[in-house]
Amino acid sequence: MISDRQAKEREVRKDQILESALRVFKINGLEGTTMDEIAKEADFGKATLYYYFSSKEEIFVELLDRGWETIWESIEPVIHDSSKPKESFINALNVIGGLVRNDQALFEFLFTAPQTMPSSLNEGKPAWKNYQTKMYGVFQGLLEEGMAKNEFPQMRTDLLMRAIGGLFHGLFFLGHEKKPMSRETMEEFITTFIGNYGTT
Amino acid sequence: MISDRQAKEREVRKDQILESALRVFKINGLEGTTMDEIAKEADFGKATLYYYFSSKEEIFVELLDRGWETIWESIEPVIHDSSKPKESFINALNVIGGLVRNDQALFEFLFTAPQTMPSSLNEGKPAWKNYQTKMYGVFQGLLEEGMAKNEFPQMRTDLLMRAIGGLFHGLFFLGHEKKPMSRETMEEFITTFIGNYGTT
DNA sequence: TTAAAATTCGACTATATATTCGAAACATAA
DNA sequence: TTATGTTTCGAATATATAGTCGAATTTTAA
Repeated sequence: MISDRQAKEREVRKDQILESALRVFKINGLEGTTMDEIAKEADFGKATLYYYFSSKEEIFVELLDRGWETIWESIEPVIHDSSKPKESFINALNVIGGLVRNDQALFEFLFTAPQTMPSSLNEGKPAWKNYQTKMYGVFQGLLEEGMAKNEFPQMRTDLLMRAIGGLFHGLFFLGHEKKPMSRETMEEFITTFIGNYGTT
Repeated sequence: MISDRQAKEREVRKDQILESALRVFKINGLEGTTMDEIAKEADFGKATLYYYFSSKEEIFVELLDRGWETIWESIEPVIHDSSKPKESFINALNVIGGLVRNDQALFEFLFTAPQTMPSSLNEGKPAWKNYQTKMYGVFQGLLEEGMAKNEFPQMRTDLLMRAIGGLFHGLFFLGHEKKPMSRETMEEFITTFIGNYGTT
């Protein structure tokens, strides 16, 4: 049997391994990362990693699962006032901005890893993919409502989504500057680019 | 000795190998791609690849070098009329849009590979990096001039660069839709987002 | 026609690395 | 204390794959 405290300690160790793995994945990618590196970074023996995770891929996917769950649970509460879609939209973006500011490395990983990942990891519909899909659905829904109320420029929502997604990504992750952007700067940007409709 | 025709044929074979390699890299990334796969895709024996290229990395870097040289040579002619920076800026973006439309797979690779590449490949200042740097320099210069003339929103140019870079990237590469965007759609977008200043 | 040069490739080598094994160390609870 | 369960890890295994070798084939040019 296994006590409550033991279970908690085990979780802590998993967290340590996941954090270390993130650092290494970020530098070397999934294929470029070795279990030896993760083990060294986490200060565990390599075999110990296999005591907690069944494979390198499992570590990778668990990072994504936990991260996207966090994202979803953070935005879910702020998206329900759809009488003001533009406000909800910007609020949700800001919530994500806050998360990013809080742990830039993790969220850069969450937003970029799905692009660079071998497609074999998508088999079996992983949990993170559901959260990601739900999130995009919500944003797109808000755009559609907002557009109907003339709060956004009139355009195909899917394209507008891509534009805003790219904008967001560019603001936070592109370029060499590693300092995260302040909430003020980000609001100014979002407003400048997509928010100055229906108010002028 | 080696005749002109022979040299040309050799170039053709290199091209075939590079094209095949691109297809495989796009699916599996640099580390996830094996020389056997490239060889099979190109319909050559593996040893033949080593007759034309000295390593897997050399193939990868040559794709980047050739691609970025193409990009640079395409925009270089349209950026010199800086009496109208906004026009030059949009022209240059449109030129790149045209390239992307022409070979989406290649240019998605060119714009994303540098992010996912192990940094060891940047040692020795590769040619493609120079072109990339020059290109960003030009865009940033045009933004500064355009901003001075009130043709763009007043913002820190480096941030505006990132926003536009992300926007562009999002428009062309994000999302599941693989059909490239038409010139008209793209112009409409660019104008809507960054071009409607100083004209209203 | 033929010798030299260019090209091709299957089989081999060397190496890196994911994963397993079995034993040791440690913790728990009776 | 001791027996049982949990955690740890170095060493061994199994496998994948980058890169080499030498011989075979094809092309060139005299």
